[in-house]
Amino acid sequence: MPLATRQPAAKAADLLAWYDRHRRSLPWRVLPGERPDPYRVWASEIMLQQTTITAVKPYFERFMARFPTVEALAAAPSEEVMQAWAGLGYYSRARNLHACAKAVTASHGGRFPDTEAGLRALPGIGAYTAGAVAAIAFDRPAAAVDGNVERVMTRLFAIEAALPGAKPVIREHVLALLPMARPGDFAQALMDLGATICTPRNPACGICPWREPCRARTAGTQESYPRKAAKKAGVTRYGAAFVLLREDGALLVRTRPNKGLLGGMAEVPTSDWRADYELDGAAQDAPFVTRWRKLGTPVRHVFTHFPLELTVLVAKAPATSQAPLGMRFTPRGKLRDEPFPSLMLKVVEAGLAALRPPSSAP
DNA sequence: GAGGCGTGGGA
DNA sequence: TTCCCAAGCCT
Repeated sequence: MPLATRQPAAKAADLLAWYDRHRRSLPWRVLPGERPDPYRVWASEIMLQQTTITAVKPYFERFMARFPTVEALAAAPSEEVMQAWAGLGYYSRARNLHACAKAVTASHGGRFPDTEAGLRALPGIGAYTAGAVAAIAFDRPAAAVDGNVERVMTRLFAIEAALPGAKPVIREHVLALLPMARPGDFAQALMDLGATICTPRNPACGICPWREPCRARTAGTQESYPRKAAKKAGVTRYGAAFVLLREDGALLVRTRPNKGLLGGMAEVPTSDWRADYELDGAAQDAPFVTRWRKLGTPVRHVFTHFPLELTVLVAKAPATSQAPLGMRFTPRGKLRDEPFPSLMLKVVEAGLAALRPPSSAP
């Protein structure tokens, strides 16, 4: 074999040596030699699904202070759990998290299963999270293949197959590299490498512990991995949102159905959200017959699969008003307790600002 | 297997 | 502005 084409094999030891020097300090990560709390590991992994570390940190701290144990979480009312999650997104995670805590408490004596298969059977725990918790919390030799690991592996081995089809191949590569010792550190090291060195754009190949064995780096094509099909943009939907403020300061709100978009979260009443929504007839969709004032600037929000434009309509109601069926007037002082998603925070803020008496210039 | 499912930040 | 995303799961 010609020397020029030979490439050294990637070794777990090189990655672990790098990890020992550059591991990140994170709120859910323990010091070397310490035994992690599976509850904290699990909760952090759920929060980190498709969510940045920056966004998760404050939520994690608050969540752990509010629900210090899996039993405490299991015993909490679901509204409280949803409120603690409000703003983090992907709310089915919170519903499944709560269901998982109840299952662990009721059926496993408050102990998380210490195997991938056992974990995988719990709600909200898929292939990645089962591997991550098994490896990190219990030091099991499990593969935790997330987006970081997919990127590292497709570059390291120049895997041409596109995601998600390439997942099984990637997983095999990870398993082949898994060290006998420190599988938990290996899992975290792989993710740290992907997050800090093997980044999507401008990867720092020059200081990568695997720069020698990396096939993409050798070819200079690292940024073209992983291969994946471009996703199509969604069609903008439109609708009307109704901010009704009672004279005593209470706001008319309701809770969305438990399934689907923003399931189980709070909202002000709105029309349907449709691509062909006709704003002229918005009053027909109002929860209350009154004189609605239409705000000029709509609230814009972008979901994963479609952009949304909600036109806000505002009105005041007499202090004696009763809420329509399925709705409630929440007092001003209790608004913070409502599990409003970010979209609704924008709507409520815009509506209340318009209803406030005009103030003199700042 | 492809689509539903949030949000805020960086290039 | 616009795009892409960031430690995925469920159906």
